[in-house]
Amino acid sequence: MGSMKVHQLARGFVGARSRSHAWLQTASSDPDSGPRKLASSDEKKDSPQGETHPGGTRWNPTQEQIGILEMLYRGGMRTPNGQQIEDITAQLSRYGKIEGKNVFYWFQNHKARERQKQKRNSLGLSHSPRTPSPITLISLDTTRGEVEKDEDSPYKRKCRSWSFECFELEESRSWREEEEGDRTLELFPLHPEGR
Amino acid sequence: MGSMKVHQLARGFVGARSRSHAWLQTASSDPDSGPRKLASSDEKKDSPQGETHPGGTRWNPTQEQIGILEMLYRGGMRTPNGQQIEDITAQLSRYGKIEGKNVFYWFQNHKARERQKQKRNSLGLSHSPRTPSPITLISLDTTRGEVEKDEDSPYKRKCRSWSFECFELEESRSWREEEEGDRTLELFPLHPEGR
DNA sequence: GCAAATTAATGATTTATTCAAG
DNA sequence: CTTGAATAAATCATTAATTTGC
Repeated sequence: MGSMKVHQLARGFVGARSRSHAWLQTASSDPDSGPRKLASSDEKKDSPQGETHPGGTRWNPTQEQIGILEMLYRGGMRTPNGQQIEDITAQLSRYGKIEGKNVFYWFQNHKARERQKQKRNSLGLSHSPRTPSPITLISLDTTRGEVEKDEDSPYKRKCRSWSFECFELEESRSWREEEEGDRTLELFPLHPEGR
Repeated sequence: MGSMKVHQLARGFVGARSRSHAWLQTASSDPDSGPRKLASSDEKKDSPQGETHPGGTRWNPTQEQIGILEMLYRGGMRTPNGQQIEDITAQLSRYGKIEGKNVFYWFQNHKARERQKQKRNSLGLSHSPRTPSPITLISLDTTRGEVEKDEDSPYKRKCRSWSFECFELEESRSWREEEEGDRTLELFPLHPEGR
């Protein structure tokens, strides 16, 4: 009762003049005069399609990759953490270009869509008569029992972080790896510390 | 919508057997990773109690950090991308320990909760709820105007990636963000996050 | 006045929804 | 249509406020 919400903070911390919003220009919210797509055909790069990856828009998994991922999924992997993602990515990259986020997204999407399909099946079985029902259940593991219910895992909230770990090295990394040239980004002009 | 909520705790993350998944074993599949916090020990004795240095469980923002973040939010920043997060983190780290994910989460949460509050307000708006006239009167100059709708941005789906770049920023930022050249720096320090 | 117990905030994680490329 | 990618919503989990009992 009477939670007075003593939350106001003394925001007198910093001067923060007006010249800040420069970095605020995130999205190029320019007047979209139509559904334009990155029209700049300037070949950002030298078309790194030397391997199996396309121009570079979106990850296109190969069969080997998918196979491994599905295997992992069936094995019970649901939400790999950063390290696992890293490892998986490392392995899958042998079959084609891939990034960690692809692995992460794949698991997310696969899980969600499997569940979706399942729900759809159990709900209205009238539509698709030829429902797949393909995924045979691998009865691997007999000693452990409990493979985490491959089917559905509603909630657990285990705090298994996932990828943000990568950010940690931010503090120790010295961005100026190599020629970085002059990035005219210059965010945060608050402290002229010069990075 | 009917979320079914089944609550099941069976888990254990099947130990990917087979030499094939060997690389998958790294995970801290500690049986029942009790986040119990281990009431005792704490051999570290670090206790940087100096300012705002919690043990290391969860980020506890300082007033300065919150202030800056709120200022940014107020400035219109909604979902900073990887680069921005990096910069913000760099600056905020001057006031206390912080990681990129904290910044990311902060924006996510703040946005969501602001919207939540707003919605809640508009719901019980039948009472002429006396305009809030809240605290804080930061006179952040308003010469700007037009800051991308600070209030609410329903949807844009602009694909502004955010943090995954850290994984392998290879061809991210493709969306006409700007050049900055391609630096394929190699991350992956493989550190076993103590936690 | 202080410390345990409760409650309110809010950081962190997962799921649901949606958009867009192929 | 399928599915990778991205965001929003829901929710868990832990810390700070606040209240209560001594």
